[in-house]
Amino acid sequence: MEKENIALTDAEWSVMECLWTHAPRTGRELTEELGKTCGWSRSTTLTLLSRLEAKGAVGTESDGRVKTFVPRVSREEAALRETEDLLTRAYRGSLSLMVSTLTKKQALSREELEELYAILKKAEEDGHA
Amino acid sequence: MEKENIALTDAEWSVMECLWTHAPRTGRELTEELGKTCGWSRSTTLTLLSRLEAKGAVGTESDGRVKTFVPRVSREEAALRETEDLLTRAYRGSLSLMVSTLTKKQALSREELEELYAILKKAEEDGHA
DNA sequence: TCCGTTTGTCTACGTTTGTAGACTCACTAT
DNA sequence: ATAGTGAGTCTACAAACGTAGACAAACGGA
Repeated sequence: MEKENIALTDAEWSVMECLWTHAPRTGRELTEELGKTCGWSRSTTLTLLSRLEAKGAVGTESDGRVKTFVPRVSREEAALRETEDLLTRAYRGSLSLMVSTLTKKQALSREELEELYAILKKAEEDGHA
Repeated sequence: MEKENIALTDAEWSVMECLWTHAPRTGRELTEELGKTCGWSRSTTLTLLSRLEAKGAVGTESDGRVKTFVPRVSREEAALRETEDLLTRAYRGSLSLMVSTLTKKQALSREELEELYAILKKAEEDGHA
């Protein structure tokens, strides 16, 4: 029953991206947009949508003879899923290790830094409040 | 020439993991260990090693008739590669968005927090020194 | 010298992923 | 009715992946 562990492939991310930015969309609109942005043929987009429906990542409703698609998993859920995956696989679950690896390679902008500090402060409060 | 964009698959990560923890290893040792930890047959491990060699992720040396394998990419490189990928795909490149998504779901331990603060401080210094 | 063992290479096969053509049914304007 | 169009479904197919058996050359004892 649970649609937990829904992993998305690269191509599927593109489709979801599209759905996340603008909620219920018809196949028509989706194929059009993805045709432009990804250069896909109509079939490609529709196939991906089917697969996503099968996985439970998107839901459909049929108004008359036209199907509309809605995301069933939020971007956050999907992102979190993959992130935890990566964290486990590549950093033995250590977030700080991940962050330090990133900062070692590219400097953070002042903005990012500010944001990160804010996030940590918040996490701290929520954590032991 | 460049062996830049070397993406690793799940199974390949397991092999690299093995190689990263202990440098030059013979196929023998690797198949043994991975047989235990992953339940793979000899062939599976060897096949993966070949593929990794083809990709340039591991190098080999033949002492006599026994091959020894060494990693050609560091864990950091591999991890960074995937992390940037994920960051782009799932968080539009925003590290802070990623961290906040994570902290929203699971509280960080005091330790992690300390470490993260330290990392940020360091990044700050390095950044505009 | 003959055999079992070790080590390396090839081939294989089912599944997943990316990508897309073909077919069909319904609807509409002539 | 009739042909063209829009929409949905099916089938296809190559490349990537996970997994592994088969085969051959070399090695070490009996």
